[in-house]
Amino acid sequence: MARRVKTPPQPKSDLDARKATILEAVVVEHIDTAQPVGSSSVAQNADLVVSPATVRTEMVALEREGYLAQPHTSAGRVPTDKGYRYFVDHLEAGVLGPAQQRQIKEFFAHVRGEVEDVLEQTSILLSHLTSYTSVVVGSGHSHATVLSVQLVNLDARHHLLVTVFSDGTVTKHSVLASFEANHVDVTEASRQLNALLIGTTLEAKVQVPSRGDTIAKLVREAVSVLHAEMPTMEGEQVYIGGSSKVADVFEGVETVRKVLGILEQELLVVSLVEDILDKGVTVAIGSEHGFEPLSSCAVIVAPVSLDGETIGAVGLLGPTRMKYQEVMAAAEAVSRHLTTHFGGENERG
Amino acid sequence: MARRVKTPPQPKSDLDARKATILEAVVVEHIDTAQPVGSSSVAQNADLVVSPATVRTEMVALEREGYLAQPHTSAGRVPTDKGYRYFVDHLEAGVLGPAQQRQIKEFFAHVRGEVEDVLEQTSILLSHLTSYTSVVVGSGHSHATVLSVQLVNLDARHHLLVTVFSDGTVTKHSVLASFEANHVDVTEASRQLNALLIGTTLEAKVQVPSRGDTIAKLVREAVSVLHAEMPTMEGEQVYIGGSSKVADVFEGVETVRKVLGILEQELLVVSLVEDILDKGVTVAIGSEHGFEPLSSCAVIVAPVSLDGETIGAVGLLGPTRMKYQEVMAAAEAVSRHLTTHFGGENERG
DNA sequence: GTTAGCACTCGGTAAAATCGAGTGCTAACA
DNA sequence: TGTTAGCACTCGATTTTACCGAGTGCTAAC
Repeated sequence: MARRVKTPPQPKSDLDARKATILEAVVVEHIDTAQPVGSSSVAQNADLVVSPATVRTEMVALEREGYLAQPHTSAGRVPTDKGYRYFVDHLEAGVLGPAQQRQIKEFFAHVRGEVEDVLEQTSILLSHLTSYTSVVVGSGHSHATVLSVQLVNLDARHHLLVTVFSDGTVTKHSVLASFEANHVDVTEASRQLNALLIGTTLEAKVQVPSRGDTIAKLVREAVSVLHAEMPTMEGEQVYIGGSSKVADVFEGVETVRKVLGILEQELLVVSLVEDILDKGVTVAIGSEHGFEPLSSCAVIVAPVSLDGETIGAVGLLGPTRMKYQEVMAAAEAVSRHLTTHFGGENERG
Repeated sequence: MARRVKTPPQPKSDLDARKATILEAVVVEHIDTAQPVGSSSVAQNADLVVSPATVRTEMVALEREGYLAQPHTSAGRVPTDKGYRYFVDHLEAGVLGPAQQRQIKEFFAHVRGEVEDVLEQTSILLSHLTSYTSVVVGSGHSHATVLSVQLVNLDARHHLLVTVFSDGTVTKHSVLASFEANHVDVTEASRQLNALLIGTTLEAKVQVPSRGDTIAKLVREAVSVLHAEMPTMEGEQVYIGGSSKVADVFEGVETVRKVLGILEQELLVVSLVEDILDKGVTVAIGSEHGFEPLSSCAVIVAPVSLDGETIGAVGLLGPTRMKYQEVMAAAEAVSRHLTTHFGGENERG
């Protein structure tokens, strides 16, 4: 029974040393074996010099306090979400294996291509590193300013509006005009659009010409297309790596199906990751993220930042009995490398 | 029953009417139930007025000829790949259910956005329509000509090369220069690049300026980046819809894992689809596509064309016992709608 | 507070029994 | 000659039973 006289802030999540050791042993073994853990195997733990009987007594207490659960009488104990939470909160930072470190170094030394490509490949790297499904999220560019706009005409009425933003993203939008316009008009409209939009963010309202000529109409059309697409164009990018790992790592076809179904809805995944990030947490276990369909999952996230601002995140999705230490270390390392990779880009060269 | 008197090329895959009926009945029932099919249930088939004993005799023959197989003695028969092949070859075109037709109409009436978005959404549509995993492939733009090139400078040494092609695709490439360039240089380089590249295809060699000034260097750098990226930039797009269906539709975690793993390798999927397409086939059953890991799958493809040229394809992936008629009808309908959707775009407006 | 001892529980596994769908064969039949 | 009813037989799937043993909770002694 834990004393908690002097720690009113923490509700009660304080366990005495022995309970903590036992809980940890149960978690570790269960993560390893996926089986309920019995008192005797815990008692064999080196850090513990008590008999199984004592362990049992403690386990009863841990169960009463909600850290452990018993699938059925006469089975060993299994950690609850709360048990995992305690475990994770008291986990000292893990250190990556040399092989993995090398793999990461290697990757970032050789990776090349546009941001999008790097993020996509990173998601694959992460899933290889950890054997779990990874999620890499690149934030939208709502704060980015327009560097260049260009209207390219495909034919008399079809034009393509290509916009380059300060964060290096490029968007394209079809502009379908109800009137014909020739190359000269389009070029001029392009020029005016540049004058109008360069340096602005997408949120900014701009003063469009109200004239009735072809060029002004083109400009208005283009601006409206750009603004109309704005909400959807927050441009969140999601890259999911190793979805096949879902089948390895979860048991039960039903669970696999459910998780895959969720991963398909990328918007959902983004908001999940961002929710967790917003809470300032790095691990969400079971029902902690409040997303019922994934209540048998744990999600580990690490932010990727640039100039102190969060520009994305990497995440890993696994069962609640996932290898937290390893995976957290990997997520942390990769997010750090990503941060310096993008941060360094502006300095180098 | 199809008569095909005038087609000697077919080696022997000719079955008399009764065998064909029996084979068909077996296939239909096995697709429906996933169970081996016995002689008695076949004999109940309306088109057949024979006893189970007769059916059995015929089944023995069909097995000897390779159309059916027996999982074990005293079990019913299961179609082989060859059996499915016969079935598919003699399948009259199916007609889509009204609900599905409406769904497709609805979709194409309201879908909007760039080609990429349409293709992605189409892949989702297809997987909803069919309950199988769908693959939508958009071909590369190797024949497309350059409509516009623009070099945008991010900072002194970082530039972004944005290229617009005649097929409406837009690419971006980072250009990292070893020297500094100001805005004016970049603008001028951009102008020269346009002069140089507009109207050319990526395959075409262009005459780059050999001068040593900043602008010429920028131009050379940009052109080389563009050409260097060419091979990878064939720009095949792949959209996979409903990967979660894999878990529904295949039995056995191992199979699910394998198929998911393959779907992750998008290049593989593209080449698979294109291989099948090249053979001029619309259905590849089991080992027919020669891709061993998917030997328990059937793939249905339908080309999407524009101006008589194939610009992409839609595909559906399922177990060999998939609902061929329905799915082929859906694939065909969607590919047709896609074709007119893109084809019509140039006219409308 | 700890622990040895012990009766008890109950899921998992294996062996045994059973079931029945489906077969192949044969002999009779049209 | 092709078809069919009859029948013995096969063999996977399902159910039943038995059993084992890991693990528990409790109690009494240390």
